[in-house]
Amino acid sequence: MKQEDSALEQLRKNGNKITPQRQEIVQALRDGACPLSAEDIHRKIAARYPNMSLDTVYRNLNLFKELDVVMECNFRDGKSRYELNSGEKHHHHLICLKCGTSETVDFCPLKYLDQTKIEAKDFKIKEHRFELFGYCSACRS
Amino acid sequence: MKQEDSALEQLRKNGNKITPQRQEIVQALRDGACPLSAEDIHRKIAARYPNMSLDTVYRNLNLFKELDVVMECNFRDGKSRYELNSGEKHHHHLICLKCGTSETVDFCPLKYLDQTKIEAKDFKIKEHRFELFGYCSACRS
DNA sequence: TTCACTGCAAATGTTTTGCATGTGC
DNA sequence: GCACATGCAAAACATTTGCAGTGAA
Repeated sequence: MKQEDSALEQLRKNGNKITPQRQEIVQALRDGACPLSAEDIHRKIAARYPNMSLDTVYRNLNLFKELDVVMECNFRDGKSRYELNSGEKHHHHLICLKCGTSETVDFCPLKYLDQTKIEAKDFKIKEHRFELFGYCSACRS
Repeated sequence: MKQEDSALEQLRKNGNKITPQRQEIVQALRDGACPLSAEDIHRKIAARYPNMSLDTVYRNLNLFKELDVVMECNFRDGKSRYELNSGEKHHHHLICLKCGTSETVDFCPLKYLDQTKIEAKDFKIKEHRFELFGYCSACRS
């Protein structure tokens, strides 16, 4: 509820319109337990709104990305996945190389990284990515 | 020298052939200071061997990946980059969001991750990825 | 009413594949 | 010689873009 509101609020604040399509995308992301690909989102929505186009999903995910409403995650299958940026608490992912499911991990490497080393290189960190790949219990048995 | 040999040795061990194209790819990766895209590699080689095909680069990078001869790095521009897996010492990357150049970082988050938490999830880690995105000094001035 | 948004179709860019030919061992 | 590799061309992907029509504010 909170997430959804703030996502759409963010749109309004930037002069963007709240369209049914956008609401559906946010809804789909909210319902999805794990990061979803553009195709995933489109499939979910198309079940109810068959004329929703995939282009619109892509266009809006890009917009959402710029507005920091969603976060882009990179799994290993060539397609990007997205998840709602719900507030400040972020996490990382455990991704099964066989079935592709993901779990979240609270651990964030930035906390343990010696930032002075990076500063010495005169580099300004804006984003980071940390992902763990392996096999889940289901796929190992 | 060592890297190159072990890369080709790895091929031989698996019953694959040592072709000039493969040698060129390994050479290009060795010369490149940072991870290279398939296109990068192809461009480098094509200067000397114009009939080297891009397909072959892709096919071999995939083979090398399976044999653990190269490592695939994912920057943010939609194309994969590759670098030689030179022995045990691995590192991670600082990637400039503007000019795309990368530097290496020795820090590895796995060392600081509480592995028991992952084991509790009954998940077997095989690979990991850690990348830092931001702006280098040149692009900030 | 207006300008941002949408759907459609076509383009783009990366990576993969089928097939006939070529080549390392 | 034979299996594996290659080059070529075409296909398969995910993603982006141009354009004319549509709809939220």
